[in-house]
Amino acid sequence: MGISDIIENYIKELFDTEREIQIKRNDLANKFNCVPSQINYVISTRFTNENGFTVESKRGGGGGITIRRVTSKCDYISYLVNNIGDFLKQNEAFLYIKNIYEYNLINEKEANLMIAAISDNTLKDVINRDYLRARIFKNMLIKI
Amino acid sequence: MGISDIIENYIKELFDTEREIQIKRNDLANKFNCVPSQINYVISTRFTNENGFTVESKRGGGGGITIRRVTSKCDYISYLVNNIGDFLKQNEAFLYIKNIYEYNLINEKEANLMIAAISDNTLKDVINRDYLRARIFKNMLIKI
DNA sequence: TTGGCGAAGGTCAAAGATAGTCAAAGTCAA
DNA sequence: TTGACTTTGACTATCTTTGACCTTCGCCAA
Repeated sequence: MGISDIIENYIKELFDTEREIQIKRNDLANKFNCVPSQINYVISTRFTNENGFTVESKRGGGGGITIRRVTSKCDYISYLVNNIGDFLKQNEAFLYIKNIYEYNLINEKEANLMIAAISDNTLKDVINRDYLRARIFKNMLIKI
Repeated sequence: MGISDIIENYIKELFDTEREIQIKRNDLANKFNCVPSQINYVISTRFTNENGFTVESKRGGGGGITIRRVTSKCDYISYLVNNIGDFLKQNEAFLYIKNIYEYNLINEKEANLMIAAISDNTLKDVINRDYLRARIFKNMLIKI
């Protein structure tokens, strides 16, 4: 097993507990005592779209590499529509919105619109707030 | 996440409740323990016109930096936010959405999201439906 | 009026921090 | 021996942080 496989396994293990992970190219290279571009190699051969991953990176200070595991995107929406029950708490909803934003199913503005529509703040004083939130949210999801 | 991102988030939070905010360059630099020009950097990379902001500043005593979330020159959105009362009927709302869509302030998907969020169908059985619709709608408008 | 001063904010380039590319060299199994 | 896969490193690109120096504004004293 070469170093690429070892690094691959290491990264895959990070996914045991997370759906999205962040790495620093140089830190990893350091940890495995290899050149930084080895990390690029591992990513570009093992964490491809076909394998169900998306990769984003940013250079410069505070930069890094983000790898996300994606299942089927559209499936996620259907899954949500079908599995969100009659009641939905704000935190849960925000998490879902974050997810579909990260899956690139909506952009930032759309995410903000959704948040605005269903936030506790907007729905304050409403009787059955979580009930209404579930309904608004699901109706919006259908339109994505 | 670098200091620029942190500052960006901080400023963005100020927009949670406002469409226009004011900052003092030195105060911010102080708060985040960075050089003042860092603030210029954040503003010029994150609060650009392309991202939907306009920036104005004034030097000298009593000066400061004003950032506005902007959509188009005509401030139809602000007008709506300020002039929609406490109650809003579906037909009225749909008309406004149609308008802001035609003004190119939102795209079709966004329009559909908004419609989904506030339609009679979504809000059926809700007590004070028009009241709630006004609130949801205004909260969404702020985010455009 | 006018000149000086302090309080803002602006500019720019250098240094620092990450990541990306590509091609040469190495490895290994068939 | 050959071809696919891997390892390396020199060079490049991009983003961030920092600091020295510059401009503008309001105000006040002469």
